[in-house]
Amino acid sequence: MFEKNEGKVPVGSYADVPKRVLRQPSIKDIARLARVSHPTVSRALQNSPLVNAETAARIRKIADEAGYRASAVARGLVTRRTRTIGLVVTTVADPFASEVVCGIEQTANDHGYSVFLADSNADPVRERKVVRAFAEQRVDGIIVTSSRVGALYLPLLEEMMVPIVLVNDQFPGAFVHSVMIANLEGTRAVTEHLIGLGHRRIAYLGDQFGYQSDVERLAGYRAALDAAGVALIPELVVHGDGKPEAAIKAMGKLLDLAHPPTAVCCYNDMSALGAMRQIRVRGLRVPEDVSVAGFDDLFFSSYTQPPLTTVRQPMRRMGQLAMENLLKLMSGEESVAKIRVEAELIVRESTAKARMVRGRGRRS
Amino acid sequence: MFEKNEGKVPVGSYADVPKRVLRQPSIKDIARLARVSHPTVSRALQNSPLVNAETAARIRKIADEAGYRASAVARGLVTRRTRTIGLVVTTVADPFASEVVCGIEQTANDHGYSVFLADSNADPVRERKVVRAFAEQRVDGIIVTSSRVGALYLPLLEEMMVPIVLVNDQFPGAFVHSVMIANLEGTRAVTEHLIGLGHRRIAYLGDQFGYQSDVERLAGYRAALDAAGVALIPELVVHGDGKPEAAIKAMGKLLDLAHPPTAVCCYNDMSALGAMRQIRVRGLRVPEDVSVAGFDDLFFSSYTQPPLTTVRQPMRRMGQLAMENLLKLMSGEESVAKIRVEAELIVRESTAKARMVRGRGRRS
DNA sequence: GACACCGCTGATACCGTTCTCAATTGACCC
DNA sequence: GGGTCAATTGAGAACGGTATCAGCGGTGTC
Repeated sequence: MFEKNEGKVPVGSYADVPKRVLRQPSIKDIARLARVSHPTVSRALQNSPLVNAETAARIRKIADEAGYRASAVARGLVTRRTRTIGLVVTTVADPFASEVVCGIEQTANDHGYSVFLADSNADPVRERKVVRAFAEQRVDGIIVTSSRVGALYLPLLEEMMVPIVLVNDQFPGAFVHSVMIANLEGTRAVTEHLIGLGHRRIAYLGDQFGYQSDVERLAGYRAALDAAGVALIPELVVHGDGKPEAAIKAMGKLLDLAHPPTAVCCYNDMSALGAMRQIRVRGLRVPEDVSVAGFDDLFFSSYTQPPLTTVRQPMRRMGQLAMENLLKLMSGEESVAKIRVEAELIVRESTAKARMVRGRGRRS
Repeated sequence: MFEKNEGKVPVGSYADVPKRVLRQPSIKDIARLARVSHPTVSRALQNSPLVNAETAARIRKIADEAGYRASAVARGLVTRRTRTIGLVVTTVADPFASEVVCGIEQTANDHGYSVFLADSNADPVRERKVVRAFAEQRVDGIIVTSSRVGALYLPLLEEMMVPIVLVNDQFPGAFVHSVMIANLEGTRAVTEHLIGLGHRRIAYLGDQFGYQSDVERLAGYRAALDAAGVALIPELVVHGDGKPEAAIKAMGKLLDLAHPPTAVCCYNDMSALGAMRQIRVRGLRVPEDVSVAGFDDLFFSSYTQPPLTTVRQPMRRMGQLAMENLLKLMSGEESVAKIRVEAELIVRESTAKARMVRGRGRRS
């Protein structure tokens, strides 16, 4: 490859050969090889019309043969645009988040952007580090996915003076640009579906209290009940944390009731997984004894036993939309502030007609 | 914030004010505010002992108040180290990969490294783009996770002259540094477990032909059979692709046999998901009619019905080990070439004693 | 014949850091 | 009083690109 400070080292002084560090060829190395000035090389490689076509072709050939790779670092310094974005996610080890990340990454890549990924783990210390790292890396934009992060940390992001897009953010109104699923319509459709199957004691197994998407999904559930003239029974509304373990406990509470529900509308598929587990542990069957519905349509939902009725979120598409929106913002265009994505009810086998039972005893 | 070219613009010439672009404060801005030279600021912020303690404290205070964030871009240009790594993954939307990514990201972050994430999608065009992008970003190191990528693309990575660590790579010997699960021991333990339950017709439902981890897991299965004096029946070895859909088909083939297996050792949990689905579609039960075992112990494996017997891979830990190894390599230390991680058999309810049936008819 | 213009190229500044080396100061010693 | 030394600081050069502007020969215009 190329030696450091080539040309300034006295020719033939072998003494310092071991000290010379191999480095990637720079634009100046290519210029020397092509016997042109380095700005000409820069122009040639950018396909600038300012450079003679033949010269440009010759330079590109030489650069190619030398294995030249322009330094994004140097370019970023002078252009003040790094063509990188920062992507914050609570954890990638979550099937919802990882699908969204996938959609974002693909779209970014297609447009020549590189993605810095950071897990916040909902840990304030980590969050600060992440923001700091993104600021130092001079990312051109930021996407935050389903953050459970406190309002404290939002101003930090804004300080960076860089466009930000949120995916399913949990704090309404804090940011301008976001991509959101139609939460209310989703759970309303599920609940209507359950009512249509004859269920009247329908439970809602939610996320932690206070998150926006939980509030909206609960509202959808309530809206469907109201519309059907079914009274909402407060003891049938319980909270988990969006993960199976907490849902097991919450479902346990529901089954301990004197009149347990005949159907459960879960905050998400992960909760549904826990709910189904608990139902089985109690010796009951899904859907014969209790119908269960989820939200998200994660990859495993069609493989559960029974396959899970749920609301599909087009996760990759949402990632793509978020990235496309960010691209617009970064190029200075105006763009839609809040993108709302339709939710689609997917009926599988975990929901069935309500049995006309009364006083059904629990087998345990 | 700070204006572009501050100080060179004639004071009071308001005409060009709108043209000035707000930018992040630079080290020189801080130097001006602190009435010191910019190298002194640099030293102060690096906690260099070369600068007077009081001066340093004063400078840090001023920098902090100004919201100064050192530019990793400029630093990277001069130091030739970007403190970034590139992480290639076939797709993050895979529970195994996303867990590994999570482990890597955490460890990287803890050591002040930022992570570029790229999905290759096993697409040669994308792979080339990814490698190119990493080269241009001048990443300090690369981790490739469970790549199914052809041997063509490995030299491209090596060209970058940057340390590389592989996690569960599929082509033996191509790279020096890797973190691997004990594949053989894992499936051997599972198969022994099945033999111990009285099974003799045990199938192996593999990955695509030719991948290293599949070869090793098949070898473990074979080793256990050999050790127990059970003959390997070639028609009981079938191939999927590591995902549920292909496993459904492969399991279908097994169940179509005149003498179907009483147990299936699957390449991974995703395949087991498909296998269990197919078994149920045929009206058979797990584990009463067919025992099923997986590999990986993904998060959903304890929530399947029945919960899945499997081999645990400590995925986050593997990500952590890969990153720690890469950190060593990047700092020029020697390090262990191949790290082998132990596999742990997790017995749940999807495997049970073999029924002493003969000529059992399929209900369909 | 002076001049503008066109197509192309080169010189040079600049981006924001770190690094190298020289300069300054004061203390101390002989 | 001059020299050595340590502690601290500053001047200026890198790093590898892009941007700006000037220069060059040739041609067309008036």
